[in-house]
Amino acid sequence: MIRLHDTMAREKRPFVPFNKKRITMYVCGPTVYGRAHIGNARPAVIFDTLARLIRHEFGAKSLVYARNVTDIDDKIIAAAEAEGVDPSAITERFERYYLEDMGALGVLPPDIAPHATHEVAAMIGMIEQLVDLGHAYETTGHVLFSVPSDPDYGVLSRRDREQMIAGARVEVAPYKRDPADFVLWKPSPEGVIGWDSPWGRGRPGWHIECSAMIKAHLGETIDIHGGGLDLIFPHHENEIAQSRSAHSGAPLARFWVHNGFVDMGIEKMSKSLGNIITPAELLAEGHRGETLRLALLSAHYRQPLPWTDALIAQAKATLDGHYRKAQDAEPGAIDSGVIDALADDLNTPLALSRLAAIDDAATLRSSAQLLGLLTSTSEQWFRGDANALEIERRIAQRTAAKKSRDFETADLIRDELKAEGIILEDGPGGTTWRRE
RNA sequence: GGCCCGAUGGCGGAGUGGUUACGCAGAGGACUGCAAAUCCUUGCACGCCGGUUCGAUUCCGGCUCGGGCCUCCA
Repeated sequence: MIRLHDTMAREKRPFVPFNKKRITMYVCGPTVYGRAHIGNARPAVIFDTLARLIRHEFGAKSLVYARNVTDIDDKIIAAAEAEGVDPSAITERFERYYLEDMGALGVLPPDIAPHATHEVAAMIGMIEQLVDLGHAYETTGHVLFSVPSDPDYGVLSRRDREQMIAGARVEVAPYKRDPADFVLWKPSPEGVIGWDSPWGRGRPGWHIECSAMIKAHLGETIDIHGGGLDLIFPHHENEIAQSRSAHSGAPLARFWVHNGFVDMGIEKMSKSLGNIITPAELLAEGHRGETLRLALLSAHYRQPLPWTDALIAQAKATLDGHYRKAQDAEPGAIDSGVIDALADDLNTPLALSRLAAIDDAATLRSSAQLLGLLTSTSEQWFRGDANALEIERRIAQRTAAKKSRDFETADLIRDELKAEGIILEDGPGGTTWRRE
């Protein structure tokens, strides 16, 4: 029995899918205009882990996991203009990077990766529906969602309209009938990417993308909708309003699952704050993706995670220990303690502590793999692509020196290798080596 | 201002009404030519003030501090 925290209810509830044979999960994916940072990687890793757990509990084919690619957006348009290229050049490049980076973190590809630019027809269809039903209106080339038309607006973020108006920090566009109304469709001037629509040439707003793609690929009501905490308002609130209004009140999701932020110092890591660090940079520094994955799983997903060098070092040391213990064992049974911890609202820190207590190598390996860890061989982890022949030649030299009790030479060779990132360990059976 | 969240040992981080996980780092020991790895041992905590209780880190109230959202944002 999996229990999940539902943001709508603000409590943990037993996760009972509507259809165990077709569990549906949608997670807001990247807007592909820049390289993903560690904060962006957190939901990818979290929901990848949740997907692994669900497949373990309900069967490998039980889950349909969709993670969208937002490839139409004003930031993309701006980036394309800045480089003087077509928006698709930007989006294709950064989607490729995104998949590379997430792959390095052991994130399996989702079952479906809908692209907004391929789904514009569905978005237009949904907007037309909303207009017909009186939930949306056209004005000056824009189509806006009418927030007052949805009496339940604000249920997810728990804010009422008075508060939203009082707290509004943005100047309200003059064409809005209500300050809270938001854009479903906006006009594209000449030279800007656009699609023909009943309201002229234009492009979709952000929120409608997800609503339309969820409907098209997963249905009107899905089991799990995930994303970062910052998406609760306005993005998910608006998705709810659109979908529910278009679907006769059917709820958009049974469970709303939101992850906390990765912090730099005490504030969140974000591109606009300029305090980001990317998996690509960390990988280039020699850290391995699995180390970063473990670091990202070391706090509960709803808690903030302070990102520090010490955290990475700790994750690396922990993985070294696990790989030593797991050796070449093939996966065996999965430890029930690990499963139980994950089943309790994806308590990864507790699961990791259970992992540390496992003595059996095969159980350790299979249990870790449920978390997307210990997926390499120990040989690969400790030695990677190092030049084994050359290293072993020098170890032989050192062994000879040791034999003649020339420890000065022996230590020199060991220090030289250390400088190259190779650690020597003398054991009863001779000298073994590994990279740092 | 509104809504929401958090405060646990050097660090990370679970959890619990009563014997306070676990990991990393540290210290001591064994082992080693010296190391490394490993094994053994070990120190260190529950923001503040009240309340409830036989007993609170855990429940309730207040306070302080920090963070998030209210604008693009994982």
